[in-house]
Amino acid sequence: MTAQRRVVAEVLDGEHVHLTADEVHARAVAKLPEISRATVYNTLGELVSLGEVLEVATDKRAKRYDPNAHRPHHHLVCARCGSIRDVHPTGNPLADLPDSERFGFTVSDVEVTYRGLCPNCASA
Amino acid sequence: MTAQRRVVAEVLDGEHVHLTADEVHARAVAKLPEISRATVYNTLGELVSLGEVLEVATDKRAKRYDPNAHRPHHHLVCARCGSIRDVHPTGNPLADLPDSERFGFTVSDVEVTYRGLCPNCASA
DNA sequence: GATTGACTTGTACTGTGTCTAATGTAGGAT
DNA sequence: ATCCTACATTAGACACAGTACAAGTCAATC
Repeated sequence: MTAQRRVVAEVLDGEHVHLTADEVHARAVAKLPEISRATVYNTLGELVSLGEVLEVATDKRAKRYDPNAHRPHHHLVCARCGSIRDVHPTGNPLADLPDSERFGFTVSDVEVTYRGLCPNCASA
Repeated sequence: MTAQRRVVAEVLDGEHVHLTADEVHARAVAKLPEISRATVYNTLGELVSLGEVLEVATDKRAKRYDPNAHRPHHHLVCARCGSIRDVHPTGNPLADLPDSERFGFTVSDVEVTYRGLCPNCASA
């Protein structure tokens, strides 16, 4: 555990969820000016393999990192401004995929992304 | 309707679904050597706004384009080799998102991506 | 004090997608 | 038929996210 990794972990533990790697880097620099982009990427990659953080690809410009890795959840994304909320739908989409639709795959995971307009963008 | 756009449409109507933009460009060049990358991107963008083609972001390296836009469906992706199948799960995930989990959003769409191993990669 | 090894850094590089300025082209107006 | 105008296309430069890698730093150990 080095100063750099601690800073990255602190940034993710903050109130801002769903940051991009560069946003994490920007906030990390505020706390530790000499930290490099490469280290942030490396550390994020390690946190992801450790299962501490989830990669989210709701938007195709940049991966986002979600520290809320321990409670399974899905995402609700505003199509206009890109804001993201964690949601917990009922039901189990895995059960909705019959064997005849699995084509021999070993299905282990499912991601659900709801899209729509957030209250702000809907009223504008 | 120009020659360039016709070629892009032909490529997408071929048997190869889920091509990336650069794959579309490569196949289009085979039919019309002077077609440029920018035109392929422009044309794909127009087809997407017309609703003729879907953008799929299963893999975060490149968008893929799915000409099967008229029958709603979701995707099953191999975590190892990246191959993609269209699937048609039962159930309606939109109904699984209670109002209390919508945070005032106007939810209009849902994407479901199943992940697992295809038969080839599972046996390897 | 020297060695080791993990961590970090800076930088160059790749891949994907977008933008722009210049050129080409089609169709209508004259 | 020629000109005009609007739009499509092109090539290439650019922007952005992410990766690779060689070299530097630092702490722990011998």
